[in-house]
Amino acid sequence: MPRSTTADLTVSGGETACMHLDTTAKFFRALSDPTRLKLLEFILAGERTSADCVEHAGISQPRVSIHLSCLADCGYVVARRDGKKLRYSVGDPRVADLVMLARSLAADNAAALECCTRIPTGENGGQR
Amino acid sequence: MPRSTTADLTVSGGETACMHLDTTAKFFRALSDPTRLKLLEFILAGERTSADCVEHAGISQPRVSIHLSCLADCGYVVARRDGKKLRYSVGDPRVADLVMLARSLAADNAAALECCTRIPTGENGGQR
DNA sequence: CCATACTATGCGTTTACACGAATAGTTCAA
DNA sequence: TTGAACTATTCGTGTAAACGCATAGTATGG
Repeated sequence: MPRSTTADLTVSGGETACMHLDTTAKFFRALSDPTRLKLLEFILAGERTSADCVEHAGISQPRVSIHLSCLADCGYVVARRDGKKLRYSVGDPRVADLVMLARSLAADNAAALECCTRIPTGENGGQR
Repeated sequence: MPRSTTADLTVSGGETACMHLDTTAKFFRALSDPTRLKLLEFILAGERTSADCVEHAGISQPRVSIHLSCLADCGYVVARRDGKKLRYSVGDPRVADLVMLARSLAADNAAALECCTRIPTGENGGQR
């Protein structure tokens, strides 16, 4: 089943397509949490230590650790050891592109997005 | 309001930043579900009716209706009435850019992504 | 090699949201 | 206007995951 157009957006490979779907969805999921997005944008602006991130995010260190690990696993950031500390930065320039693209799109649909209570609330996943 | 270049990634506007964060996170959240992503990619390949989407997604019509409404609210797709049917298509070309960018990034980190069981599972949010 | 940052992992709790099933509302043809 | 097709809403259920707190693990410096 060939479904193409729009510049090879279709994987055209049954199995591969499904894998790709889950992977990409997971990739997006990492940015669907305000806390992680906040951290990523923070790091995008310059290399940061974990302590910087904890202070910036305003949540507990263990939680930040998990978020950063997640961002690193997903390839959004890379960790570098500097003495006792870990310093995080964004390696791939496409990450900045992605975030900016999403920002501009989200901004243009801010009104509708706010009203979309249908499924994703966007609020803190759990708690408080 | 043109928000561009990596340099301007810092909003530096307290309140505005927070709003932007939640909005953008919500925007990403819409694509963090495999079903919605599948539908979006399906529609990206060409205009589709709701019935097409129901068949393609393999879930109930009510569920698809909600997903499509969500995608529409978030500005990913637009609905057009054609007789009794609604036809969905992607209006903004940036959507295709976003999806492709995410795909290439996700593909390059597929291995690590698969292993990232830390936070987002990416699996069906609930139920099976 | 030990003490001390710094970082990561459990555990329990709480909330978001994806699902199916049932049902209610719309829109068009006759 | 009535009926048929299409689309949207409501309800209940169950799992994912975000949080704080407590604690375990590591890497570095003395």
